[in-house]
Amino acid sequence: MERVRLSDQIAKQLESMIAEGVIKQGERLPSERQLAERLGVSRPSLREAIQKLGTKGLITSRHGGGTYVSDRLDAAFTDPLIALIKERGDAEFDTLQVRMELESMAAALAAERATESDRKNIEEKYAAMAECHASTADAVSKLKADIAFHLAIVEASHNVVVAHLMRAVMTVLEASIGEYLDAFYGKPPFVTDLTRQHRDIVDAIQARDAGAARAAARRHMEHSFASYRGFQAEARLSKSARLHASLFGKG
Amino acid sequence: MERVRLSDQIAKQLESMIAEGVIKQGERLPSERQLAERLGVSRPSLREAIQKLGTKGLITSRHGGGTYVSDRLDAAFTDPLIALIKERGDAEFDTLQVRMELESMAAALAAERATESDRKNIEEKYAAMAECHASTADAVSKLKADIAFHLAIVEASHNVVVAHLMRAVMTVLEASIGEYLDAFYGKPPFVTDLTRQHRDIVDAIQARDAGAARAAARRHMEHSFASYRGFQAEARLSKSARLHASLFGKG
DNA sequence: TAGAATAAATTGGTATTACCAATTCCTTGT
DNA sequence: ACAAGGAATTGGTAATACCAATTTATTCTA
Repeated sequence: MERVRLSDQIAKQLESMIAEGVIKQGERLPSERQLAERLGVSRPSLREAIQKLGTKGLITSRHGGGTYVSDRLDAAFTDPLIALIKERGDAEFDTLQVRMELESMAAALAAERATESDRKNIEEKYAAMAECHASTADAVSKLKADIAFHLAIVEASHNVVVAHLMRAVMTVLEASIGEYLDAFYGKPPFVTDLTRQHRDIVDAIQARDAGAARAAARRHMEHSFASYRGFQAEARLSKSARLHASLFGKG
Repeated sequence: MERVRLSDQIAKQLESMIAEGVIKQGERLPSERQLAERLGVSRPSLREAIQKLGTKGLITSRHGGGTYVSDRLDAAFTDPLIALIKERGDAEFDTLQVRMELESMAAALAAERATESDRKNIEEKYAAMAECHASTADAVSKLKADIAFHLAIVEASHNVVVAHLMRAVMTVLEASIGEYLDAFYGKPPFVTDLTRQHRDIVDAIQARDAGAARAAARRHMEHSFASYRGFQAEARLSKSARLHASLFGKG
């Protein structure tokens, strides 16, 4: 029998509420006074809990402004994994390889274990992404829609470790991919390929076919992987061309 | 220009003191009242800082006892991934699933990219493990040899992200598997299976056959996974038997 | 009427004080 | 010398008050 610190109980409670989506990302929490009263605890205890969750990156407070649930993606900001990847530039490919693996796994698990609401959520995110990709929206929005779709699958896998890792990976990728964003979403035929691949994944999950889901995810990732390398090579060439031009004049 | 929370300043100050060794590992901090007065802050602010460092695993407090600097300042404690897995008991299977995936991937990559010294290292670790497993060494040593072997493969994959993740996973597994250690390494036929599976992985890597390495690693992990579930079920049964006996007398 | 200046209410940040509960330490009695 | 018991210490929780940044509502001006 061990006495558990009150602030730890509160932190755990809030954390699970956030994890389960009872409190949505970006949402504003009630004020400290209200929340303390509602939970039946003192404000100092509540504050200790809030500060703890703050160090975990789950919530952020602004003096006078309020307390907000962080966007899921930057939640893992203090993660040494993220620090590692950011530190070493050559870890980019390594990250993509790991993502390929995790993504395949998540798709397979989702096919097996997704609930009805999971499937609904996946379809919604897919529809939103397809619409966005077909529109003239900017590349950043398209990337965000893309990420949201993939995270929906990850959530449906009901594996908290995969979820944690994928969020971390996505955080890094979102930053490092920025350079080639337009190359990715700028070419219509490429986007068409993407949409079909995404559709294949969704279909396999809906059919509860784990093997097919894994294969579809793998194909998609390999395709993206190859494209990424291609775009990167292209960028390198055009960069050296620019450098050359700057030295010798254009032409 | 941004105002920094007082508790954050304090936490940072204490953290650097710990890092620089001004406050040694295992040392007891002054009482909250003393420390607050000495730093010229209120106790609530000091407490918030202490609680933050507590969630980071740097210090621990015991009601009435005092506050101590943790003696283990490993990365293990700081890594949110590890914290996540330890916190949620149901994450154990999730961890194993992820490990299965990473391990397969590492084996495949090792088959493709292992250098000569990598291969030599893998063979050495394999030999050491085989010898250890065949001996009458204690289960802990056998586990350590096992882990060393797997980490050798991971290193040979030359993927820093996989390496990082696997080390984290292994750290957690090493702790959580403790309960079933004897069950794992106690039964000779089981150990024989293990050795053959390990040998298969090594052979595939040496043959530079990525597909075979992946398959072999997967078989091995699935076998271990199934065994783990079996042992855990066994343990549950014997535990409930013990509980039953404690209530109704033995027999 | 729209917009900007301003005042009021809200909200997080900090400090003070008090009391409870677990632990430690010292006194005391045998 | 040692064990029992109580006082002092220490972390945990609560209540309250006030400050500072922000938000919201109001009022005044163009």
